[in-house]
Amino acid sequence: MARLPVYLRILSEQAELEVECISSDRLAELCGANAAKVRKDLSYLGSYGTRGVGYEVAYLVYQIRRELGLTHDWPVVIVGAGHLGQALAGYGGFGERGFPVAGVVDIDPAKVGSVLGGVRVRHIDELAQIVQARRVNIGVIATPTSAAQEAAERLVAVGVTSILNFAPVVLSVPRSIEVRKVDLAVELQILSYHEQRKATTGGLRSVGGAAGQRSASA
Amino acid sequence: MARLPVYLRILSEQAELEVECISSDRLAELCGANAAKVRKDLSYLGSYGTRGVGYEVAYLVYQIRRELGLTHDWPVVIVGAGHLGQALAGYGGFGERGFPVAGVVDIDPAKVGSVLGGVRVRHIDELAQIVQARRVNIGVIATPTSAAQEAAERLVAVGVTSILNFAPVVLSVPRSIEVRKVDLAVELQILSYHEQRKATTGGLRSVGGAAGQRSASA
DNA sequence: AGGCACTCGTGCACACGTTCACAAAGCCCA
DNA sequence: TGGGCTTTGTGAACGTGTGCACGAGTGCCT
Ligand SMILES: NC(=O)c1ccc[n+]([C@@H]2O[C@H](COP(=O)([O-])OP(=O)(O)OC[C@H]3O[C@@H](n4cnc5c(N)ncnc54)[C@H](O)[C@@H]3O)[C@@H](O)[C@H]2O)c1
Ligand SMILES: NC(=O)c1ccc[n+]([C@@H]2O[C@H](COP(=O)([O-])OP(=O)(O)OC[C@H]3O[C@@H](n4cnc5c(N)ncnc54)[C@H](O)[C@@H]3O)[C@@H](O)[C@H]2O)c1
Repeated sequence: MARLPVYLRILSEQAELEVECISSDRLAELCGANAAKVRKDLSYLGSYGTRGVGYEVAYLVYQIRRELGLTHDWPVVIVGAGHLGQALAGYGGFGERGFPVAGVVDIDPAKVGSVLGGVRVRHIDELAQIVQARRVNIGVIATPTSAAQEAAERLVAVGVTSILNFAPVVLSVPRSIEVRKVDLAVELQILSYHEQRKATTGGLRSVGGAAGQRSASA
Repeated sequence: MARLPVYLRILSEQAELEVECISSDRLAELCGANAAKVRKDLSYLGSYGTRGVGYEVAYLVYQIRRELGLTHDWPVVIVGAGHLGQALAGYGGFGERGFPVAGVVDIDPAKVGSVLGGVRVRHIDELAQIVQARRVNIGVIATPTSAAQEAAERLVAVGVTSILNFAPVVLSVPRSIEVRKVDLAVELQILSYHEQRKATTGGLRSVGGAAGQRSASA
């Protein structure tokens, strides 16, 4: 399930707040969802909470991490050291969450050699070496749109089996490769769609509580 | 529908390639989907293709743009001029697609005054002014996680009604505000989930064609 | 003009995800 | 020990989204 990471984050926060036990109700409130949904999701893990009490936070965190394969680090390699690649490389949040940046590569000699967030940018020809040395399974594409397909092919060729793609194109890769796309323009267009509907329909503004934060992915 | 933006992008590309007419089959192939689904989505626009021929690309582009509210520009304001905010501001793709950056604001005096992608960073106290002057409806949050809720409240206070949030927190805002979240760590965790499943199940590698690129959002 | 090949539009069945509602199960306290 | 309160786990209804299959309309070729 795609909601597991969200639960994990919230539970980790709660753990840091020294909360030892949490009910499905509270958890649902924290992630803006239905309590029954939360319980069903968690029961899918074969996990167990205690009736009348709730779930033990630490144990749940452990179970979800195990299910998500977060028992060990997954180094990632970033292809494209432009604006976005630099932001990603310089972002500490990934390493903290178990996704250290094993390397950043670029095709532009001018970019090669500069240091980003503690990682030196290397030439794309060294991709195979990086992937093999660090046993990288996950690649991130942050190249211009026109180079994304080529980048994907290079990643697949050196053995990467999962790709996170920021370029707004549908990549053509073998079925066995898992691809996820993050397309910011699409997100903005969905927002503009809602803005437009608000504008055309006589705008009635309800002031409700907090709930329901659509995230991207299917 | 959240697929409309994808169709729009592909149709725009086709238009540039001087393709005048396209069948639902071809369109489905280009975006890795089912032909029937494409037809159903398009019929939702009340749109019309011609039987035996296909859809007129230019007309379809116009219709989708109208449905998405892309008949005019939607200026956006970016809150937080850090790594991510800089990458976003410096990215020309948004302006091209109808989302010009009306302004970038930050709370850090050291950041204020610097120029990002042709836009000068201004102090967050000028937020109201920017939003009102340019009639901004869409705000982008690129602040640290701890400041995201505050940023959201400021945006709502000055009249922004749609928010694109990059911070990994569930924002608490009035119901009338449309929030979309982009959480890269979640994307990576979903990839690691699949990697882990590949590793535990005896890895059988089918080599299929291209189809199905899950994107984020619900 | 007629036939044929093609493609849209859509009714229908199915599968999935969501939500409700309730019984079983545990805790606490008298 | 037993009753009441709380919360889980899950069966069943519901709604939505997906995919198939086929009728209907269109263009082209003979
Ligand atoms: N910057 C953003 O905020 C942003 C937002 C949304 C989407 N995107 C998308 O992300 C991608 C990257 O954006 P950006 O702003 O970082 O672009 P950029 O032009 O700043 O950087 C692209 C980098 O990729 C490198 N590159 C080009 N071809 C390459 C190849 N074949 N192999 C390896 N590296 C190669 C270039 O040398 C450059 O350093 C684009 O597809 C863009 O559409 C970016
Ligand atoms: N950089 C990335 O690649 C990346 C990736 C995934 C998620 N994110 C998320 O995006 C957000 C920003 O990341 P970043 O790397 O750009 O962080 P950053 O620290 O580089 O930048 C944050 C900026 O926000 C400003 N800021 C702080 N408080 C503010 C406030 N109250 N109002 C306005 N501005 C304020 C800071 O001065 C700073 O300039 C974070 O929540 C992070 O988790 C970033």
